[in-house]
Amino acid sequence: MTKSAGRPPRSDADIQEFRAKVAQHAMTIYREDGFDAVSMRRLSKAVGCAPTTLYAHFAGKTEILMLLWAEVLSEMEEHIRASVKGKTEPEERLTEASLAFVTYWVDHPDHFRLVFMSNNVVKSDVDSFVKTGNVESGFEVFRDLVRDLTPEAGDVHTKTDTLVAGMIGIAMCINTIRAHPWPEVRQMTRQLILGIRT
Amino acid sequence: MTKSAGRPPRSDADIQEFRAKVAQHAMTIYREDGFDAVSMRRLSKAVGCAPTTLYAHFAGKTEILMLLWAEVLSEMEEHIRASVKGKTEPEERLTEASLAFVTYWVDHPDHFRLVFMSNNVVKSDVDSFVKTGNVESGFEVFRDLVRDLTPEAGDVHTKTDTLVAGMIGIAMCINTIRAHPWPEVRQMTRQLILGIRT
DNA sequence: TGATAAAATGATACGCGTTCCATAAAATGG
DNA sequence: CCATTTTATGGAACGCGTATCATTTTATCA
Repeated sequence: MTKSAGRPPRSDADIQEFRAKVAQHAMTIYREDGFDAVSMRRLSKAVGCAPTTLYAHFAGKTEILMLLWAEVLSEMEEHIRASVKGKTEPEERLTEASLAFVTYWVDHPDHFRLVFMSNNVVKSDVDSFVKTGNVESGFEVFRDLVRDLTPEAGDVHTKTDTLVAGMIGIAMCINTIRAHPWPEVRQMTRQLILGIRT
Repeated sequence: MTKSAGRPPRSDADIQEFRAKVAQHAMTIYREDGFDAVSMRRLSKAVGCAPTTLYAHFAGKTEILMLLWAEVLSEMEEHIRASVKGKTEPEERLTEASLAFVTYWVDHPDHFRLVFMSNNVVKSDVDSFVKTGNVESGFEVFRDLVRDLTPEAGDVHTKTDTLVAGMIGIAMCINTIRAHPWPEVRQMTRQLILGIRT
């Protein structure tokens, strides 16, 4: 990496500062006017640059939206942790946490859309975000709960991932297929957990 | 409804003919060039009208995409029926059908995207489609299988809907969160079914 | 102190979904 | 047959995500 002529890349501090500024404005727009309002043009106007400039700093819109995911996910994680506070029995803890998880996404359809529906399945920009550990830390909560509930049974991985995928499915179905007479969230979540305990 | 002056509405035959023509062209484009290629402009060009004319016949793009859902869903339904052909034991039938369901969506990400990810959560244009019975008939397959498996246990509704939502969740997670080390489809599906049997 | 090379920026353009509105077409009433 | 009334059509435009590419900025080297 020998130095050469030409303008040097921005410092890490500058990069982080710009990204933070974009994240802040994106979050403001999202909170104030919702998901649809977060457009590259409007965002660039708020930041004070041309729309195309954003593409020099981010791979695309999804990478910017991922900045918002982090906030939403941490908010959800706190919601879950609060729901199990004071509960000591493993089964009750898992049930409460699961209900909190599903309820959170059902009560916040915009957040659900932001996190789960704003990418193109094939392109799957989610990957880089998953690799940052944000998602895995969310999984860990349930992994621990599952382990506590069934300490002797094997394959905690399968149980945990099936539970999480199932909960996401419940939230998604209730959010998107509104005309179907879905059972109560509690009932479905409890039914889902039944399979984890065995 | 007394007759009055003015151009009369198109006959039902004309309406149906036009919709069929649109559906046919949309399906051709989708099959040949994929989901992204199905745009109002390109579709209108294929049909031979202006893009705006489509809006006189359909509420929006989603209503046109629903014409494709029907085909995909019936294809999937046949896939499921084939998977249980010859199987007589209730548990094996439910397992095979469930595996076929999840596998279908995992093997056809474009179809999954078309059916489950092409609408805006909030607007939820899915409703009218659900009400036509296309979805409900898909549920009935699993409802019957669940009833056969647990004839004495109650709440077939909760069991069935939890199973279907869970399967959709599994397919969605595998399709969209590729970086996560998901267990095998079979393992997750079997784990999910465990909760239905009890 | 230029000349040079690399990085940052933004004007332009493409196709997208969708809405608005002016126009054309087609039936009935006089 | 013409005027009227209703339906059907499509041109123009808005904001969208994004790619291309010329331009401007900024640091280094001779």
